[in-house]
Amino acid sequence: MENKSEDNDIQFLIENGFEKKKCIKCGALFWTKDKYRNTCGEAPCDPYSFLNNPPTKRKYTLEEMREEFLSFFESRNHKRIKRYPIVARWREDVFLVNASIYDFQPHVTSGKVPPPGNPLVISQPCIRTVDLDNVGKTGRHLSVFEMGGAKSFNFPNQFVYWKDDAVRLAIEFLNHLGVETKDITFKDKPWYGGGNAGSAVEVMVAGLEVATLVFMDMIQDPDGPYEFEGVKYKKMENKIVDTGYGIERFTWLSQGTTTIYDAIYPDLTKMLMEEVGLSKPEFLVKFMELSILEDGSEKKFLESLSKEDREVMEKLSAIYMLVDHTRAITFLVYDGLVPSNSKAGYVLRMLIRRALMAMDKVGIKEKLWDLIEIQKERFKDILDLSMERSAREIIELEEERFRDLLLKGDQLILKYAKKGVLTQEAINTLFQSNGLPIEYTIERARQLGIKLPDKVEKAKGFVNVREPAQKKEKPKIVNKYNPTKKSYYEDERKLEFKGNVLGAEGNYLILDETYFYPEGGGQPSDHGYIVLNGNKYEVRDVQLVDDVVVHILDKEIQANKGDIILGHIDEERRIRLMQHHSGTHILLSSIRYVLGNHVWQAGAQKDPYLSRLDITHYKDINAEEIKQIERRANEVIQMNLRLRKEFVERNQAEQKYGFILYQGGIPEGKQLRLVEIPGVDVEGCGGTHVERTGDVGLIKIIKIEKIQDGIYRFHFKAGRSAVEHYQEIMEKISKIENLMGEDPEKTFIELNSELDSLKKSISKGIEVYEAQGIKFYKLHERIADEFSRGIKDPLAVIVSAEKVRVVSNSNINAGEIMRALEKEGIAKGGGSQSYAQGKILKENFDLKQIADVINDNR
RNA sequence: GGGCUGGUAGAUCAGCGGAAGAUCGCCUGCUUUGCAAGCAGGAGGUCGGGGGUUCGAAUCCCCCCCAGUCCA
Repeated sequence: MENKSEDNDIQFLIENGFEKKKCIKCGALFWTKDKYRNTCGEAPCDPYSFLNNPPTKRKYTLEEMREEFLSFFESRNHKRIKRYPIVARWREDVFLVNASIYDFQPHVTSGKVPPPGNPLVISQPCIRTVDLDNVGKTGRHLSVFEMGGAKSFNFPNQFVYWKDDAVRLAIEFLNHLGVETKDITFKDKPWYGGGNAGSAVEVMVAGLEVATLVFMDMIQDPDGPYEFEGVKYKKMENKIVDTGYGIERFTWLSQGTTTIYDAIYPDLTKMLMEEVGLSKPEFLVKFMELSILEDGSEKKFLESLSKEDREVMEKLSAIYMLVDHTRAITFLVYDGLVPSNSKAGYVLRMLIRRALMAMDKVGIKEKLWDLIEIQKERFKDILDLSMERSAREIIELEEERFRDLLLKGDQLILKYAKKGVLTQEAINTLFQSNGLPIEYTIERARQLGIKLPDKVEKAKGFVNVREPAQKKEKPKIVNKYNPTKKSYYEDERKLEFKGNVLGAEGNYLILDETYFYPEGGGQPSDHGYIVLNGNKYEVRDVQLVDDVVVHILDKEIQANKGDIILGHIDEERRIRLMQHHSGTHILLSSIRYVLGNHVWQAGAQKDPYLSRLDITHYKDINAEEIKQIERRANEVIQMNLRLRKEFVERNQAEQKYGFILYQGGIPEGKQLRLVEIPGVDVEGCGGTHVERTGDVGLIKIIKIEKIQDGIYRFHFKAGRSAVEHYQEIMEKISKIENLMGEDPEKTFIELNSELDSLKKSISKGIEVYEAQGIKFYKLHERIADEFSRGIKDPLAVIVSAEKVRVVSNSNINAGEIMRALEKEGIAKGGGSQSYAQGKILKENFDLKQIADVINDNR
């Protein structure tokens, strides 16, 4: 199926004298006002013309450009929104934010949640892991970049703006910076991603793509008429303008420096280059010109350089990578990301290790934290500084871990280097199994005088795709019902109620309102029973299907609309669940209180008897910390604080509390239910909770296990279940006391000495014989092994009911004697010069036979 | 979630079917009144856990746990 994405003609451009042309070099369709232009405006079709010749009226720093962008759109009626974290905790499909629209997917783009502003403007740091390999090398790729996003969300009942205004604003912003309209080209491009699709134009100035204007108006649909990359889409009611302005690229454009890094990090780059005595070589400009051709000609150029110049380029590229990676590390670690060997944490670990290697390569003496601190100071306006303590320890710990790894690496290199040669296979193993960077292996091997093969393989990059969590299958209801009134939010103590039947399907029952809590937010459903016409039905499960609460009964029910039932909720289960749910909030806040603000909920499951809470943390939690956490949690309980539970407008709540609200994922809907323990914790949460913290009664951590690198699981009990736990332990102790007496230690010592004397009495049963000059010992198998160790005779044979052993303290070979015994069919076994053992095969044999065999084989 | 590497004395590791080893550290003694010194002796191990194969398993096979690492 061909996609035309309908007509991408933009009326505004036509009306303003733009012409649609086809690039004579790449064939792309583009818009221009310049009559003489016949190329699309993007490198390599058009080389960078802004280097040393910026088209803007002045130079901007990164901070100035960000502010210029935000305030420009603010003055055009856009609401300025604070940036989101790069760690995309609100999404189930990805780990990290790739683009500014990720902030608003999936619930805002789908229309389920209103946007925090419409139109809005944001500068969102994004990370594209596929680019990481190029950072520092190409002069233009970044580890993290700020995507300036101006968005409008057009819903069927609310039109904001569409293509024309988006293009107009882009031109106005460029004009505002001093770029002339005739120097701007717009390049047509289909667009798809994150379950949506549409059309787009890329905005080009002086060879550089500075922005992309996306017009999203399709949604994934297997039967849809449009297709991109084999995935089908259909038109949707919502039309979204999603523009992305490269803040760093605009900064670069305005400065015209040789590389983008010089534009963003002039001070840090200068500082580090001075430290290692490096200055920018003249041929760097030539290199950049070749690099943008994207045909590999810059690599040939590098090869043509002298060894010294090539080394300068390598060091320079390491410094560029370092200044850029450290910014990314700073953002991620201050977003509370914990390094790990998997998932998003792996990206952070890789960035840290690459930065450390770059530091080693150019000989920078500082600790990594020193550089992170410089970046932190610079970007503190957009960082969460409450993370400081954790951030520092995380960085220092990671540096230490990597140093340990490299130290171990030397040993491994020597081990794998058989005969002074390291094979390609060995290098691969060192990398894949031991994490030794290939570059490092090569360098160290050279220093150690080990030979190497000529070519080197490369590793693959990180994939930013999350395996969706397996969801429990929801019950399927046939008929359509009005949303059930969730009365359990109005009175969490009410356990008996009268309800009106809306319908019944098999063993599913639907009411107009209910006090039964349906499974959700990691809290299992209420159980209980309902009574209809004197018949009792057990409620086995309760599920929320869209907005309808479905009661799942133990048997089929005949009920008509308007029938009145009596509902009864199992109090014991409900109370235990409430204690555990509120207990989870208290425990999480206590863990953050003790371990630091980087701690984030990584999953939770409540249970009436034993709940668990998974959290992120970067090192093992010790016994003292566990004690402190438990103490804090129980102090919160003793404070007996009244929980505040209320529905609030979500954008206001987000502004006030930030993303800490969404520990358990982001719920849908315009209203957000906040559960707040004043001064302690606040979370968006749909679960049932106790009235006061004192109602939780008691929290006891049962155990902590590390379920992944960087993730720890707390098993804990609250309230009644915690009390039962102590009772069970006391019972066990008293059982032990019954068995061992009041002084178990004394009993244990007595038992041990009794065991010793028993062993001695057995060894008295050893019979000693001598036949033909050979000593024989007959004894019990249990002590035969130990006994044979102490034998000093030149030659002795130890016989038990099952085995025969030969001990030699002379030049007679015990192993050979055993083999001879086997030949004679007396015993089967073998051994060494001094000791041999074998299993006796013959039922009846006499010692003389053995003696004969031995004397024959002396 | 998958692949790979590893788990042996307090630490670092060797041993990879025939009675558990080295080096450092520790303890005792001697020597030496400067030393991260020398000498002699000693303590310290369910060889990660559980099954299996075998006369015999740290060693071979299977399962599990833990750590590291690469990739989802």
